[in-house]
Amino acid sequence: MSFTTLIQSATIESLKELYGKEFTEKEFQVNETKPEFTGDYTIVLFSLLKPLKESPENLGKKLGDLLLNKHSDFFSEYNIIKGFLNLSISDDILANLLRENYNDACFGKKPLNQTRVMVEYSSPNTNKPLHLGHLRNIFIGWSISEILKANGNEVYKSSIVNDRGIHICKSMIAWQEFANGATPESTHTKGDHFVGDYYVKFNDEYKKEIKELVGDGKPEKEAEKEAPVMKKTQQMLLDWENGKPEVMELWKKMNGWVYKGFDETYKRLGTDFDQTFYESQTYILGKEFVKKGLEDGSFYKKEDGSVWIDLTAAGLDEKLLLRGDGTSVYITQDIGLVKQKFEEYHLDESIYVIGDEQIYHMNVLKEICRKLGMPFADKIYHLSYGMVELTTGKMKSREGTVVDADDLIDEMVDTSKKHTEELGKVKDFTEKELKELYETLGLGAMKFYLLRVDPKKRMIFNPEESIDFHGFTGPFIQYTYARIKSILRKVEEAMNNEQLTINNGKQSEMLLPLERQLIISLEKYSNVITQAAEEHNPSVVANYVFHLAKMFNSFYTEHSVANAESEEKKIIRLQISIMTATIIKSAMQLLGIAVPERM
RNA sequence: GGCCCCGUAGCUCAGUGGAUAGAGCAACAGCCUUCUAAGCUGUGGGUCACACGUUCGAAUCGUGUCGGGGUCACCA
Repeated sequence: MSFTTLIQSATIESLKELYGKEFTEKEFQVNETKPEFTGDYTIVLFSLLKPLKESPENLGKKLGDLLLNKHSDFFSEYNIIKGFLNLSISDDILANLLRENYNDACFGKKPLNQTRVMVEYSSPNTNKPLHLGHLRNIFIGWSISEILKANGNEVYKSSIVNDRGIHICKSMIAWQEFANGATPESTHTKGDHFVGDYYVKFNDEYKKEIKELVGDGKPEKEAEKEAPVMKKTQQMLLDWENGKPEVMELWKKMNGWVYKGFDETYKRLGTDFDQTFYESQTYILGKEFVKKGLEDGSFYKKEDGSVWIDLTAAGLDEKLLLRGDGTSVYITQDIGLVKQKFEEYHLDESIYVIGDEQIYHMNVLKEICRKLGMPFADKIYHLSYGMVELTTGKMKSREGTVVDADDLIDEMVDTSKKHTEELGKVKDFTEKELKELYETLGLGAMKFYLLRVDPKKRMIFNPEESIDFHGFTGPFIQYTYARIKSILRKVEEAMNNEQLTINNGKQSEMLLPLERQLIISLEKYSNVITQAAEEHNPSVVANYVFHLAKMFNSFYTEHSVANAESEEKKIIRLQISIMTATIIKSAMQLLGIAVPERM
């Protein structure tokens, strides 16, 4: 049980004893005490005054006395300022907590419960490589999966690949027309970039043709429709739907190139999936669903044959589910997949990591499920995240202002190399160790930069800020970890064969303020995981681990571990150091970030 | 226009009912013969967009206004 929970229940119990009234945790607040006051935790008394008909002074005194009396082992003292009852936790309790948990790699994590959750993320199109926006998506998806696991859930990571549609055909047509049989191998290009280049080529050609047609006096709208390259593309989409062998073959070949490229990037990012869905398969599921909905009257058909659902009663609009020609639209496949997911995996929650421009779309999906009487409609959670914008404005693929994922990773890794070489601390590293370190630092910086902001908020990607390795950054935390490991190595070395009995007896010296603060922060880790899981918000973990690292660095400069004032202090500080390192590693792992032993 | 999200220091962000609103970056001033200075300490910097309301107490809750964004496609 966490300190906060303990204090809450002790308070409830004491209030009952004093006044004969039952309160719940929600009726009063237990906060951390602000640094300018004495104490560790604060009970805010104001909300209790009216129901108890007491003055703050009396209530504080009575409650403080009783708490101290009944839990003399736990609390050491209290003070009352205005309506705030500040409580101090005894050194013994803190020292105990340390002794029992300092070496527990699972500290703060919950045991597995029966909750099954699927997290769908990344979900790329197969016509162009991944970009900065995908990175935010992937990092959030991975991190929330790890956080939910740490909170005791059984998690399945999935991705839906958007592998069919007009955009894919565009790349295919351009390749047919302009590639002369070139392949990623023959041009030494990463597969997803290779295919993406033909997507760009298509648009260039398309624009050129439109310009020509307009020059010949055609209205722009007509020109857009009649451009030969577009007509060919539309024909290809039809051929694809009809399963024309040459088209299918080309489609498989080009998607194969893209997947190979994606896999490389995923591997470098350290991300993976338990299940990959393909839209080319799921859209059929959706079509069957629409058929059923038509039969039971949930949907209706217009004269042109298109199928609709009326969601105006729920405050939404009429929504198209199937085109007049019977082909499916975006939402069609989602309806099919949602059912499959819940039935195959027996999910308690299905999380979709998708950009916030699709909030409306996801509301429609939920409402459709509700209307069809699907029991899982309310178990759909849209983890929406804001767009990543550049300092110069939005990313637009048409204007070439997209930040490519692979380029960005290279740049971050290069930067970490440059920084490290400038500092000159790693002269004894092998080639292999150096390479690994640069990846760890570069990716760490990038992941932390994108995860430290609340997903819901849109964020601005500032290239200079993102490669900063000081302050509120991944490398700052990695550095703190490496520093602790360095202390531990030194201490071990110095002791040689001497055995330091780290689990020795009682704490007799007073804990210093920084020591207390650190232990209390360490204790909070479990609550942090709970909060991050409940809010589906990795930035909670990022903020916590930064504050922890910051605090440790202050402690580090103030107090020596290896040359502590006494053997007892040395042991306490070693325990604090080990536990801080353990929790930094654990928390960073929840963010998908590795920590180096040395840097 | 309807609906949704956002507005906190020069910049990027925490804080979502409690005490004198906090970090990082940037600026300035200090700290390496002592466990890694990718660090630490300090200074300056705020009408929490605005107004009214609820409350013992509001950056936080409600209503309205202004500003920014998203969405309302037989696009995905």
